[in-house]
Amino acid sequence: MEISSKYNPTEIENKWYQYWLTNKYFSSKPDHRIPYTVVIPPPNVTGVLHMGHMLNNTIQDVLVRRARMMGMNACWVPGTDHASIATEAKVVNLLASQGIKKSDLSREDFLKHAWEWKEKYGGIILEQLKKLGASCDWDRTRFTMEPKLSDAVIEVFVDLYQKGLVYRGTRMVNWDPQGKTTLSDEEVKFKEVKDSLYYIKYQGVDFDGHLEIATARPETIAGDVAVCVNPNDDRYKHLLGKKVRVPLINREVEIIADDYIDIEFGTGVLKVTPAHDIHDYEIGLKFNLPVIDTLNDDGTISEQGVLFVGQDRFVARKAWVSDLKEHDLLIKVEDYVHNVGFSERTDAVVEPKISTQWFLDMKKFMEKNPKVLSAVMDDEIKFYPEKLKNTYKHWIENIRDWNISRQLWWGHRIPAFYDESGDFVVAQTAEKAIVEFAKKGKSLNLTQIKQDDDVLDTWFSSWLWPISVFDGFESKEELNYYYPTNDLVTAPEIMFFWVARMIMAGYEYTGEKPFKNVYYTGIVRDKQRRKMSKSLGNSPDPLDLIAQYGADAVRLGMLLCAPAGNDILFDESQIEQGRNFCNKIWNAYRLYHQWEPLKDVEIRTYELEAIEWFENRLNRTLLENEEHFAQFRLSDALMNLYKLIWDDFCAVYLEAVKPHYGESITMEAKEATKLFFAQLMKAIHPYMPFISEEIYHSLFEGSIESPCVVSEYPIANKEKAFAMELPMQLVSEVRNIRAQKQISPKEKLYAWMENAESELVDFSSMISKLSNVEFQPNQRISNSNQTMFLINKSEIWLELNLEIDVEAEKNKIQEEITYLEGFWKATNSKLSNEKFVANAKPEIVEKERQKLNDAETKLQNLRVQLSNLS
RNA sequence: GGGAGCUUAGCUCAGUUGGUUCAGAGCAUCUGCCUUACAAGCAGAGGGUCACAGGUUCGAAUCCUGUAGCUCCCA
Repeated sequence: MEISSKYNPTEIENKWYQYWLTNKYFSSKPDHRIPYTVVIPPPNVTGVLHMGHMLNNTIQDVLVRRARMMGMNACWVPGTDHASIATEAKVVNLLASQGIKKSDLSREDFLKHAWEWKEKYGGIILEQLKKLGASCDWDRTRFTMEPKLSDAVIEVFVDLYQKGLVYRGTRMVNWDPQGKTTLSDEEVKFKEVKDSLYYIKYQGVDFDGHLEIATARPETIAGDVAVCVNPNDDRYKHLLGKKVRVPLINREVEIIADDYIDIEFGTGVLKVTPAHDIHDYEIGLKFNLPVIDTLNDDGTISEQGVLFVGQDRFVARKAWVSDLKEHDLLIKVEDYVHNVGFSERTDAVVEPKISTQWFLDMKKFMEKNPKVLSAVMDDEIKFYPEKLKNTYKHWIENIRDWNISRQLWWGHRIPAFYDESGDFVVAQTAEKAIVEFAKKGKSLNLTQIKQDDDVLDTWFSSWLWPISVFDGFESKEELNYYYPTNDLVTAPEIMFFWVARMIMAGYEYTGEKPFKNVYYTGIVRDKQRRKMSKSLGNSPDPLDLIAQYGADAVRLGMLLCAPAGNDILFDESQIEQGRNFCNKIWNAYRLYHQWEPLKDVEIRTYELEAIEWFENRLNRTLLENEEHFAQFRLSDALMNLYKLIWDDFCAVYLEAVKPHYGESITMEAKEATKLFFAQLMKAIHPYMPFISEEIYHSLFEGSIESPCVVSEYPIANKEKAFAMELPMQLVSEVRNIRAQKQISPKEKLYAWMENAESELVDFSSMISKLSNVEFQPNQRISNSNQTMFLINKSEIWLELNLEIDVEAEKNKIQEEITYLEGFWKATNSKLSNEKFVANAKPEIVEKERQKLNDAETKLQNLRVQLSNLS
């Protein structure tokens, strides 16, 4: 049957993915084998597949598929997280488009809508991962808000509360006015913003004149309760204790002094607004100042803000400025660049706000679990790349309490129950809460208590993921087998949100690390180094790419250049390279397939040599790759296989065993080729699962014991892993001479080897086949149209059917002699240096001696040739 | 403002404890080829003062110090 000269991935991919699923090759159950476990970083249910997911999941799939082929019980657990704030925003928007306001709905009704939304859209991303070829055990798909996982979250909250690690407290927190919720410190992203710095007059009350104050946020003036200077600032010492009038508001406030104030900044005077700035808040606490909150939860000015009530904070800012100007209280405006916090989910400018929230006491937690830091520092949990250990250490050592409550409905509702007086207990259920109240001497019924309205931070459920996906809070059965997991693949930006916290939960709840290795991927960027994002519109749709080039091509394109921790600069040309590689493999198969082998004909010398040669190349690559894989150098391993297949297998081996025109390959050689091809497909399978499975099956025409996906990964035979570089060096040199002298590859040339090394002699038939050169067994008869070159120490004489330019030959040889003389001199001076011989390692000195000897041999030969030519 | 890291070919990157497998790979470029699997291909070639300046050493891309530029994290 005729096979197309172009590889068509679509049909093949669907066929094999279905085949793998049907035969349950991805499913895992505990058994006698060594487990190899990976938990997926749960994508957010609102997400659709983007390039970052592609990279991340391709890497995981490579690791998992290889482990499976290495005979381990590979278990890759998929799932999604509920993404409180993002999902709630989506649902609110969807309802708004239907004319429904969240505030008109009860909590229960809203959640009903949210679950509907989740059922409809929440699984999309997992379906997309299948297109990529992800070999997850889909029967194990989990969701952070499903009942069992929710129970675990509540359990943990109650437990940590009872241990005194979770507490309720009033603090300055990050407020997202768009999401209308607090955020943890990690959810605030600082960005440099060009703003204005306004210099404003605060009139003296009990002194003449005024103070000049610089602020970027005039809309908060209504919350001013003092002005503050540095106690060492001579400009203002005489004014301490006196009063100024807050502009437009006319509140009288005192001038106080504190070391915190930077004399250099602005005018050296700070307006103190405890409700809206963390530092001001601390000064407020110190001086016992009142707190005037001038903002509503949605970022508009509150009643206490007096002016522009109900206006958005940024509108109010402009209004304040123009009013100040009108009253001649604005002195000047300067350009001002500073860092402003934005909500990681909604991108709204975050407001510092005083609020009562639930916190996890991190200092106490770390004292209880010192392994969280030491395990990483001591490489018990290994980070790839290692340099990220520093970042981790820095964060842990400066850790602050974790704000775990969110003013949202979609999520795990905080299991705290309040009575009418505001007194509260923490318990798994309302019924248990009644019991808790009873212990406090309060006899209440269910209608007299009310559960906390807030939910928990999504990461407060994700941090349990490696334990909870195995139902580890319920039974140890699967946990004992699969945990700790092997490798975690994630982005460095998730290190604090998730990686660190999983390590915390791991030690607190299992006394064990959650994983052995953490592989940090980079960020996928475009050629201009911009992060690929939907808003920039610079990201191709991964599914379109798969449709156009095939999943294998996309996977290869992503991984060809993606060292751990490095950003990858994505370019469609890389995917093209992947597609071309698929096509190369495809055509290699076509060639193999069309060979009609000769039975009962003894294998030819050039075939035998080619087989011997490739066997060594194959084993050498496999050997090198074992090291690459051990170090998570997936790109290097891939490049090695790429070159092995393209250069060694296709360009050399197949050309070498390919029969001469009109002849046929021998049965034995075709059989050897089949086995090589199968080995190659197995070796590349983790990277390119589809095409490898297709060809693997075709090679054996359905008569195979197991499909590629669960076949044995090839192991290097160390005895047959020589570099074997000399034969091809010789071939290249001949081709080069042909190119230079414009001699057609079809013209047969005659050659002699003198002082030849065995690596050339042993492969002379193969060399002969590839270079169309016939080696003469007899002694060389010197004549004028011969040219000589060296391959390592061996002399190769090539007879050409054209007059040799003797002068040019002499020059060529002279050039080489000059180079070698320089080399000899350098090496010799090294060896005659007593300090070198004394200090360098013996094997290094020996190596140098060897080099010197080799150079001498070569020089001797060349000098003889030169004199022969003269 | 505090901390960490990076700088090697036109581009993206390797370069393990200092020592000719130390100056490499892929892509791109250039030259010649529609050679009976593949032009999504074949055969060749060119290209780097290893950011800069010092130092340590018999020997430095590799270790140390400083300078410049870039990146990330934290406040």
